[in-house]
Amino acid sequence: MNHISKKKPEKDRLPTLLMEKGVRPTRQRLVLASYLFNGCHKHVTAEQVMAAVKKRKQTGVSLATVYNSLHTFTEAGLLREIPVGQTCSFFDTNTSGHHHFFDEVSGQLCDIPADALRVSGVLTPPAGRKIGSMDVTVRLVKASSRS
Amino acid sequence: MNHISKKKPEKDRLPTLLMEKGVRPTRQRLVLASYLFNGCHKHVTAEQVMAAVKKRKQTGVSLATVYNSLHTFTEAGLLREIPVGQTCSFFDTNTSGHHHFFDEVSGQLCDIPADALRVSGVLTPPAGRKIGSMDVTVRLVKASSRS
DNA sequence: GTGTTTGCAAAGTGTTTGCAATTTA
DNA sequence: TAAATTGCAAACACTTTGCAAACAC
Repeated sequence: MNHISKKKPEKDRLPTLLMEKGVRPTRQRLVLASYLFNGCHKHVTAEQVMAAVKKRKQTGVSLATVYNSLHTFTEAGLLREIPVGQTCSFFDTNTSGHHHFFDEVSGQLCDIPADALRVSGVLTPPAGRKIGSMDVTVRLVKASSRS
Repeated sequence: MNHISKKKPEKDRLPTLLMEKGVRPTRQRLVLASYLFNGCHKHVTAEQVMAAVKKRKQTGVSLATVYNSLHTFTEAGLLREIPVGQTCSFFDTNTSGHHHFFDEVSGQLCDIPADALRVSGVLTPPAGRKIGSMDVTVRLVKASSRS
């Protein structure tokens, strides 16, 4: 059989993805990457990642490593951290510019379609600073409650 | 002397302010209100409020009461809570719609002039939900560091 | 008086860290 | 083999809570 394929076999996709970003593809990081970067964008917290890993019976990844890896991936540009208040950190596998609804009832984050919201203006950061990121988070509450 | 004045004496301003919002003007809440609602808008954390109260030698307000009161004031519409990540909660004495720079270097929050940033679009919240609030937070980093 | 608020200290939550053992290049 | 990474448990920072005493109306 022709096992020298010109295309990367699927099994090499994730190690390659990490290496391209300068992230050493350790076993634990590959377990996390296989959940995070499976083609379906998601918003996750560290706890959710931990739970997902456990559900797939892929053991041997500690919570500390989940936190470390989420930050490593974020620094490498593979994830985007979404600030949602002091409850917990969300990480978004879609790193391109878009904004979010944060549903305070369910604790879930979901995308606002890019064309539904436009932010415009000319921002001048204070001296010695530059804009690191801009996030628009629209908080959702129960429809019955008063504003 | 005509001590029945038609205008509220200054000393009654804060008790009245709280009572109008249905917040019982206890001694501790008045101490906090005298710092928060002195006419100069500010962004504060619970620790900062605690420190300010101590500096004015107005003792007898515990940290737990600061937290309780900040939330009470927020529910009453006297403050606005600004979500800035999981570091700590900021409260803004300016409750009208405006947005913020969050300086990650100094940990300070500062206003973005209302006319410097325009958010437009037609947002349709998911079923059973309505928009509670919208926040734009622009994170500032050191000018030298890469994006 | 009666229900609300306070203060303390203890518990809680989400996250980070120190360091020896392990793994990767 | 040298440097990076992991896992555990302890440490952490910020916040909330339980409950008796104090207070506001």
